[in-house]
Amino acid sequence: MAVTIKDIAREAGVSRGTVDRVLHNRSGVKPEVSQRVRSIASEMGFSPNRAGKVLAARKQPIRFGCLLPSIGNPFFDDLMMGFHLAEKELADFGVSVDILQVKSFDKDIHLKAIAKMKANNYQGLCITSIDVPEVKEAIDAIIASGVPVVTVNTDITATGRMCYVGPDYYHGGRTAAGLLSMITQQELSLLVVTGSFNIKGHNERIKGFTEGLEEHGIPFEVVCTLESLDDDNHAFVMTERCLEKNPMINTIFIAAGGVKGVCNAVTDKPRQKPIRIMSFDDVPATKALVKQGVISFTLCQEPRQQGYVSIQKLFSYLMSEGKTPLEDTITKTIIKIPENIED
Amino acid sequence: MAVTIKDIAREAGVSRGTVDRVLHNRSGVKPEVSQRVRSIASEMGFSPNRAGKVLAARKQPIRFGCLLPSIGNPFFDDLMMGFHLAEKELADFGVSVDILQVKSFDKDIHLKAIAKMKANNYQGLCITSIDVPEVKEAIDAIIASGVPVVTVNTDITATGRMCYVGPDYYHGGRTAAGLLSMITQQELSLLVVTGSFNIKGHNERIKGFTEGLEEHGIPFEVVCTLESLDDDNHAFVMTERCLEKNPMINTIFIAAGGVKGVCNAVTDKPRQKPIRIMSFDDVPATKALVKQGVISFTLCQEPRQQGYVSIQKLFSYLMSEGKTPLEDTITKTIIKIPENIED
DNA sequence: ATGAAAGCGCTAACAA
DNA sequence: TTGTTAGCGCTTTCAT
Repeated sequence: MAVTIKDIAREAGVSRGTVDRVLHNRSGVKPEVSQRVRSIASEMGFSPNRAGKVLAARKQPIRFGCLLPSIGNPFFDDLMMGFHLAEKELADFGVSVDILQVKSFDKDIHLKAIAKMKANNYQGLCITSIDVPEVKEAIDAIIASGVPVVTVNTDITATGRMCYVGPDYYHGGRTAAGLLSMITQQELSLLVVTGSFNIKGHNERIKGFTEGLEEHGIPFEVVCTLESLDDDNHAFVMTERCLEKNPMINTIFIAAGGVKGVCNAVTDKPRQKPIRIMSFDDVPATKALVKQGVISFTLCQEPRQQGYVSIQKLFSYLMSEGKTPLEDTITKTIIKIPENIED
Repeated sequence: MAVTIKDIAREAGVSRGTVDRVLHNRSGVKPEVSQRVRSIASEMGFSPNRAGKVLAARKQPIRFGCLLPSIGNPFFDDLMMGFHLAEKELADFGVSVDILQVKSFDKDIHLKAIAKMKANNYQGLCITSIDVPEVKEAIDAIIASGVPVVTVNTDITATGRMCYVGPDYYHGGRTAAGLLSMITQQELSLLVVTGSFNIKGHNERIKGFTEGLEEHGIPFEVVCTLESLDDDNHAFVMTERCLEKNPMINTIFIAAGGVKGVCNAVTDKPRQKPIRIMSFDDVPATKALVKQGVISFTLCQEPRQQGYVSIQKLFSYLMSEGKTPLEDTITKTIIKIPENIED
């Protein structure tokens, strides 16, 4: 049987109330008593019981807030499913999860959203945002007020965030190169499509990819690199123009959104030789294209897991009063081909 | 705020004790009262609170038993990690997990083990065993006594098991074929290595593989099929002999254990042309061989997830008193190549 | 057949 | 500064 505050109280010769005060660093305990209780607690290996805590705290339910740049981006649907799954599992423990969705990566929009979340006094935050100084400051201000923050999907470095839950973008790019090197050894004339030159994750994928190709000794030339802005129409136009100008292109590496637009530009016209396409993630449009064989493979990052794990981490953190390992969770790079795209 | 037994009691004009009796089908309640309470409960959408349940039940902790044919088989290490992770997460709720390990797939050993588990009066069981009538009977007897059983990793069909948690073996085989078809179009002279002709999962992998090849129009011939008995030494000898007799073999499909033995037989002698090897799972030996490039790719099945999920399912089941969706969980087919083998 | 009460581990409000 | 008490949702025991 695990040790309880009652055990500690008995052992220390004080009341349970005093133990509770000590364990929560509340004022009003004589330093020597506090010291003794503390040492006894750690000596006995005390760890608070979640069920007890939850039950006692039922009048002040736990609320978590999540910020996602998900409007118009179906990628985040799976991630939100993860949020909701965790919320459902923790419902009995008084946990509820609010999701604040914004559109795009505009700095002011994000700052406003973060201010809004702060005003809501959540007990914990999951944030997918942009890695710029103003956002960092805003987040650190929240953390300073004692609210734990988890960065999801995209890290915001050098803040006091509790941990990061998401993929290793560079690793994703390298895996693409590794798989491609198994499929073909021919010289690659590459079109690289990124989402935005300003988004670190996209750049890292590209870097991982090209460095991986070099390591495998695959000869390649990046004929052209363009921004899709995660927009299919824009991607379509840019890709079409690029392919027309550069008929030698035989391979397309899509590091972000706009997948459907790129693929449409490829399939719209008959090609002498097929163009091999790689992509990331598996939004419905991408799934369909993989199944049709238009895309050779797509590399996924367990978005559902990302949502689920971040909420669970926040909860664990609160339950253990910060005495929790704050390790990052790096999600796997999942290779999907037609056969396992529906897994 | 969720509805509690207190609410129901008030609404029905009875005491909480009576509500509890009704909800647990215990005797000693007038049928009409029972009926009323029951309908009010479902009307109000009552769902018992886990924290409350757990706390009240603390004197009779929850014990789960797990049977695994894991002795001498490192594959199950990850699965056991999943068991332990779930146990750790549920420790506050009084859950403990016992693992009974046996060696091999011998029927009598399994029957004896199952009898042992039954004698231990666990509140729930996770079982990886063999799909034969005697085992089925033994399991159904346990289920009849009211203990929920989850089949893990290998299903035991046509029993009253609550659900199956594990891979789709056929699907794994097909995925291997799909990936292989991307890598090569040359005619395959195949050596197929299975673990045992008597294990359904292995046979299904092979079937999925060959049917997948046909669908992709890859010409192939199965030159030889042999049993490794999941033993490296045995696999080594058999493979060596087979390769000597059949020098045209250019591809090896390993559907089960003995991976290291097969690979050693391949690498021991210099070959005119390289032999392509595919395998399943990622035990340490396999991981190393993938990284060395001896194995082209290996297909994994989330063993850790299997262990974790099965325990969580049992717990959910007990907590909700059987009013839980009893859906199977089919784990993903995860493609691993050198780049992502350590994920 | 049913109600009342105690207690699981913890927190918070109130007393002292 | 510290102890006492009530109560979170549920189960169990005892009393009626």
